[in-house]
Amino acid sequence: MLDVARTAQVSVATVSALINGTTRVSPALTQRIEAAISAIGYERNAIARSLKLGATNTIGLMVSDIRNPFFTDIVATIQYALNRVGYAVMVCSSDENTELQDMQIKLLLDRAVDGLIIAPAGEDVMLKDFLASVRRPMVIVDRTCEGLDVDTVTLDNRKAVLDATSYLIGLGHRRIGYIAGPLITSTGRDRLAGYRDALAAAEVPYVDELVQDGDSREAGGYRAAMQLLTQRDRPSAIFSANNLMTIGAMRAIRDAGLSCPDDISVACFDDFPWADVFRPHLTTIAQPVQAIGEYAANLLLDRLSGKADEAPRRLVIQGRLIVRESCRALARP
Amino acid sequence: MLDVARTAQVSVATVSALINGTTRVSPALTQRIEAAISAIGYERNAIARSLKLGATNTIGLMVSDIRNPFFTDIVATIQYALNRVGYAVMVCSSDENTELQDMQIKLLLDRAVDGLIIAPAGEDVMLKDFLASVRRPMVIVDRTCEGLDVDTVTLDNRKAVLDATSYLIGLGHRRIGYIAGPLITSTGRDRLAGYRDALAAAEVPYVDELVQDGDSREAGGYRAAMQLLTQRDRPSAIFSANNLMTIGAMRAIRDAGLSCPDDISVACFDDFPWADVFRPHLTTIAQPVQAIGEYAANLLLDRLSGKADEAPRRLVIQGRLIVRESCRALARP
DNA sequence: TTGTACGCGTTATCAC
DNA sequence: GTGATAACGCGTACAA
Repeated sequence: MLDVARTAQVSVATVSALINGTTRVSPALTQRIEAAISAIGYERNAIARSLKLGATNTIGLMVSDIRNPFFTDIVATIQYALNRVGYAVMVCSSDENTELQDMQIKLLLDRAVDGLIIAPAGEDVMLKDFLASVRRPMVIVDRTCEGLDVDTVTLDNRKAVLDATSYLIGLGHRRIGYIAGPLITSTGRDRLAGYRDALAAAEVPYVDELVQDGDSREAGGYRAAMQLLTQRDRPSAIFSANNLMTIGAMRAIRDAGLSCPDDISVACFDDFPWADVFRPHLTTIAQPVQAIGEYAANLLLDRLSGKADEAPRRLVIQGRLIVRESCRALARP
Repeated sequence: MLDVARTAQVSVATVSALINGTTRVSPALTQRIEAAISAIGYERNAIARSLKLGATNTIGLMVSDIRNPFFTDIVATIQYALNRVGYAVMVCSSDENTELQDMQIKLLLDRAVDGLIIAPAGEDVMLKDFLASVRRPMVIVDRTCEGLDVDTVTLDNRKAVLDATSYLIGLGHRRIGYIAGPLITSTGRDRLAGYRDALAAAEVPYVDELVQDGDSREAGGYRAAMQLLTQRDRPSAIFSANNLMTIGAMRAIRDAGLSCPDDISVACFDDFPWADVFRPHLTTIAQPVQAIGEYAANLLLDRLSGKADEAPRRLVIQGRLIVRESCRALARP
């Protein structure tokens, strides 16, 4: 910029004024400066600018598993919403690994991001303390982080699973297997709570062995389903608490030589972008993913534009049970 | 840092030396400085550091559609590979839109990324000229950009489709529909060329109406397949040139009341992470996605570490035809 | 081993 | 409308 100023025989202040439009610059100088800029091939140094301005116009986004279609969609939506208003997005995926997660957040913070959107992999003590010490605008999405007073966008997981389980019960099912996500996540806990709520409401006894941990990945879902399917008194229905585990569960059902919904009913959490390639079409709880992403982006944008000390806002979105063809009514004995 | 120095009664140089480990600092001062750091809650200003060092340790990654599982995987792999060595990744998705693409790349460049990895949405003239003017390390992945002399990682698309089409021909198919990706992309062109190669090699005439544009998205694949299926002399097989289009095509086949592979054989490009939820299991060309991502990351890392003026390297990876159950041999009339 | 002083490229403030 | 200059916070010669 100094070079430009020299070439155009003006001061750097004038060049800066022109570039940023802060002040009117006379046509004569404007022309000289623009000529100098293209002659030299000058490009504004964004780092110096950020140093001066104290903002990078960049936000950090950390999800627990970017390959999970749900999070892919979240990332895409947020990235798009933020780009539109001039923010760049730095993305990390913790792969459901709490240690990696801490490292990645540090990496993000170390890049001086203006704000953070986080879908926590789980609540190790570290994370909570750590995030609490971060003084930058932040919103937590999908899963909450107990005791952390920041903006959040979450689904009403408990209610959603209550609905789905009640639907299964309404169909006559009593032994309903449940493939659970990690209980270190709020989603894992809330969804399980919804399952128990439904059982309690219908006075169906809760059976420990019907709840199997699926660790939120496909392989875990497979194992959990197998566990369920090989019990002497096999459940007549299974609820799977997220999309990837469902894929594993469906595979297990096939491998066990069973057929859904003829031998066993399946309902699950999370709809798929390509739901109809699945056979049978799955009855699921759909999350309004795009809306969730937009809300998260907007909450952060609000914080970024000054609303620093308002009380945290906690948005809770309702899921929607989509009945398709993977559940069958149980003939009463 | 100045505050830390004052609190610890030392100079900023000493603090800096301790933090970066450039010089040995006496134990006494070390202790005082560390105490001061945690007392004040000091955090190094990454922007000032970048300004001084001239590097952000951040790279920009632009893909044409982050929701496409292929690119999701690319993003995840690259992000992981680069994070491991201390780089953060700024992600953009152009949504197969060349205008958006230009904007996003500008956004990335404006954040002073140290390097760029790009999967181009298409080659508008803009892009080529624009990228040529970028003086930062760069690697192009998946699709090439004609006339741009930079490192690239691509699949041998032509050969892969040649193999798949030849396989179909070997099964006795003569009327083979082809659902094409955009011809403004190198992948679109190369894959189509492979199809023609196979026909030519087997002396099967090329028929214009058997090639339908699917624009690389699901909806386009559906339309293209429908077009093919409603022709008076319906093709006995279809090759679909990417994953999303395949999903659309399978849907079209169902909607047309046809069954695969009984009524029509299907082979396609790109394997799916969850290939076995598809019915029937699809015969596809699998790309070694992770390897592609790793290669791209490594090429960039090489450039970043000084190999600035070596000749561009062009890695070409071989695809692999995975025969499953979506293709059937045609009974000779 | 430690301290001083300068430069990185901008932008904002104030004089002119 | 324009120009001089002081920060922004860090790394690093160079001097002590």
